[in-house]
Amino acid sequence: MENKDTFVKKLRSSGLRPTRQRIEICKALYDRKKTFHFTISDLAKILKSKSNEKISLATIYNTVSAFKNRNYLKEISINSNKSYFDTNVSNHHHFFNESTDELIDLKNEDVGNIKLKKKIPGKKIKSVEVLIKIQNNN
Amino acid sequence: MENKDTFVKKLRSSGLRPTRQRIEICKALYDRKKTFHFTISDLAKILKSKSNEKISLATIYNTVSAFKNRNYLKEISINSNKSYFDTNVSNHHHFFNESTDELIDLKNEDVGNIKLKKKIPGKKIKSVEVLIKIQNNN
DNA sequence: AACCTACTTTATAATGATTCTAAAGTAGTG
DNA sequence: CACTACTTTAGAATCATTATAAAGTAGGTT
Ligand SMILES: [Mn+2]
Ligand SMILES: [Mn+2]
Ligand SMILES: [Zn+2]
Ligand SMILES: [Zn+2]
Repeated sequence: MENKDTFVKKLRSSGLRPTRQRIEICKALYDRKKTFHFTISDLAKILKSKSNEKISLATIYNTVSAFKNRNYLKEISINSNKSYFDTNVSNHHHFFNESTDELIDLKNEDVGNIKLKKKIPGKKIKSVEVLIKIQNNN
Repeated sequence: MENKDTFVKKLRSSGLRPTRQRIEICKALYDRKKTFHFTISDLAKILKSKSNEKISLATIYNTVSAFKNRNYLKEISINSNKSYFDTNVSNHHHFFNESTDELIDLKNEDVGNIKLKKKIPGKKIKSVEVLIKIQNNN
């Protein structure tokens, strides 16, 4: 159970005022044991049910975007319908269960080290990530 | 230079009538030496400039979707803005140049074999693909 | 060739996610 | 308390994509 103060400090330290709305969103996102993968509409539903305050959709978008810019969230592209976000901002790999639209973190050890054998002159590598699509056995 | 007849056969063999529009789209997509990565708007521009016939945007969407269903095209998710399609339908890995929004195929040999060390009971693996994001050196 | 019918194309409207606008509200400072 | 920059919000706007439904066409049949 993270303390509200933790979130207030985190927000202040990155130049974001700790508003009611942002703190509610922090609780929804970071007061968890496991990392959390979500879409905007997932988050909106959670906030509606778990929180007393009404938070507008615009604020949810604004806040998620601010958190992404500050590297508190990472965006994951799985398909073109909607955007997934991830509270695990480290470089890591994923399963995506196409039967349930669920994203699951893989530990880096679960995927052997990836040895890239190709040079790309004039370019720098920003990330190397593996996406493993899975389906339920029928 | 692929022959129009090739496309007619390809279309017929998958239950698609070889219409003017579909043949034009085949030419734009498959009459190439290298595999081709594109968005719908890329393709629409190409068809407008290279082809005499006017093809409606609805038909472009319909045809790309039909080709994807028949495994003549593969969809690649890079970011949530727009969908990329790929004439290379095999399982393969990509560079994505964030400076130019360009997708580049990697040969499977360029990325070592990926050894997945995790079991997922009740699930089957559909694909394992690596996405390497790169940027131009500033 | 004329005919039939299922498949296609197309213009246009609808949808849905995301972003923008501009007005009202609030946090932090003095 | 007063001030101002930052924030929230409802609602409009945008943009990619999908749906609708009417007109056109391919490919078979008489
Ligand atoms: Mn799609
Ligand atoms: Mn986005
Ligand atoms: Zn993750
Ligand atoms: Zn490719």
